[in-house]
Amino acid sequence: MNTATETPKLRLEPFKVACSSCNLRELCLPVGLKRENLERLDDLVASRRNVARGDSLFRAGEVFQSLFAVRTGFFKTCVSSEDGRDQVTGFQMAGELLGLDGISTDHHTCDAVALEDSQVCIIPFDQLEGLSREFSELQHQFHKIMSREIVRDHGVMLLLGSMRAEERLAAFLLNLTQRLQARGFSASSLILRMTREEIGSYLGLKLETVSRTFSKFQDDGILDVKQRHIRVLDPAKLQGLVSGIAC
Amino acid sequence: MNTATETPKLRLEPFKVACSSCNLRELCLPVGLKRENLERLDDLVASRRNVARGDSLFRAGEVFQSLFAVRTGFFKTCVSSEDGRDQVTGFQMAGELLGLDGISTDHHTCDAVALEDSQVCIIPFDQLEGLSREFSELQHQFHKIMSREIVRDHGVMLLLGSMRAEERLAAFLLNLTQRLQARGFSASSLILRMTREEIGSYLGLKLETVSRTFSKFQDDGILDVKQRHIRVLDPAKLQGLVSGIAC
DNA sequence: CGCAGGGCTTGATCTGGCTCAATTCATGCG
DNA sequence: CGCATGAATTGAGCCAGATCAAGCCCTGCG
Repeated sequence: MNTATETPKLRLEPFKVACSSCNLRELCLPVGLKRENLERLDDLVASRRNVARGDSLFRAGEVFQSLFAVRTGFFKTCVSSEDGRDQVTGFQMAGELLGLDGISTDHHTCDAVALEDSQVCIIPFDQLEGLSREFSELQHQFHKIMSREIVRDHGVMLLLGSMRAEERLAAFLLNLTQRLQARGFSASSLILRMTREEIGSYLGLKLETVSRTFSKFQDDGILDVKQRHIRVLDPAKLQGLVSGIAC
Repeated sequence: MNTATETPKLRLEPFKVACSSCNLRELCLPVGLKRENLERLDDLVASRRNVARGDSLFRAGEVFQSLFAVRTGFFKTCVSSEDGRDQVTGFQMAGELLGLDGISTDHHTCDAVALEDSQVCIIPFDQLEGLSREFSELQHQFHKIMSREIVRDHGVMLLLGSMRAEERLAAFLLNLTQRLQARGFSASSLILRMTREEIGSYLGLKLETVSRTFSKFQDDGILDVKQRHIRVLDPAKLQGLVSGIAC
């Protein structure tokens, strides 16, 4: 082995997985943290966990101890009613936090299931509270993240309470593409990680309605749909549907 | 004036409005605070604001500076979509916090409107963050309150996404009576502070459907309905509807 | 007191999305 | 490779809740 091959190996070592060197740090918990404080966060977020597609990260009823930040992969969260109906409450991608619901009762209140092989960072919650008592930037960022979840939920209520099927699907697709774009992916081409049924559950629709609405968008030249491969051909029309233009 | 009449007056003075002497403290922000820390919170929550029925406490778009705790009265919060549809996202009663949505962007994202003459305590948010860096109990209680709001929102999503009209109204009434009971009111008799239209908006139904469903519950012997005066005659049947028994 | 107006109820009709059902498509596995 | 299986599409018919419409009931105000 010569030095030429060793050099890149050495260069990679400081790039171990840590908040301070994570490419998601501008989307995740560390936003706004100063360099030295970031390193304190590195110590806290020391371990990771792999979750295979279909497995759950946590389930409703389990004791809550840690939050989780999605590093790679894709999750859904769902709540169930007493009689077994369940409702997808969200889809989470890289940089987003899972488990906030568990703080209220020290127990998780929903299931988090990986929709593809995924990896999460484990954030022990009592330590996060401790550190956020030291750094107001961390404290404030955490509060912003919780508040953002509340605002998002209110948006979903608006969708579920007052939009029609086409508007719901349009809003869903726009939201997905915007979040993917913020992560450096194309805003026009995406692969859905969830089934029609999961989309339907999230949007308060049956899977057949979701499928029919995809077909209609294809007929109208708004989308190109090939199973889970979606290409957005006319984002303006999608936006128009959400804004109630051309009702 | 004799001393006999003055005594009760003097006795009342230490009962000025303060968290430490507020009868809502076991439902509100001060839960779990030690005596001496409670007094620090008193200094922070120093001012109050009256809001007349129909007036708004804040509106979407306004700069966020403070949270508000309902002392007396009743509020609704609602979000609006670009095209003017709006959605009631919640009803707040004594001891509940308003304004959590504003943290995420430093601007309120919904309107809070008083449904009866009300009074709120003003909680300057930067000071709350400061004090919760000193007292972990306050910090943790605040986190619980935010998390509880997220859990509540998920419950509303479940309701909007998968329940039928009767189940929605039953769930709504049970939730209201439980919260009223926690505040020392009757669990069986209540006066609605909101219109059928506001209930409908919250539940994703039209006002006519809400009215018809009230009538049906009355016919079924579940409720006694006289305009806004509601008497719950058969709470078990209400609970059964929510749990999907007797579908 | 009478009357105006917002809130509520009830009836008749319509329709968007659900249900039930039949194929087709993609994928993984023996 | 062929087959099993879960996912997606598409069609036909139906129904819960929306819409449109009429009338009633409170409350407050001149």
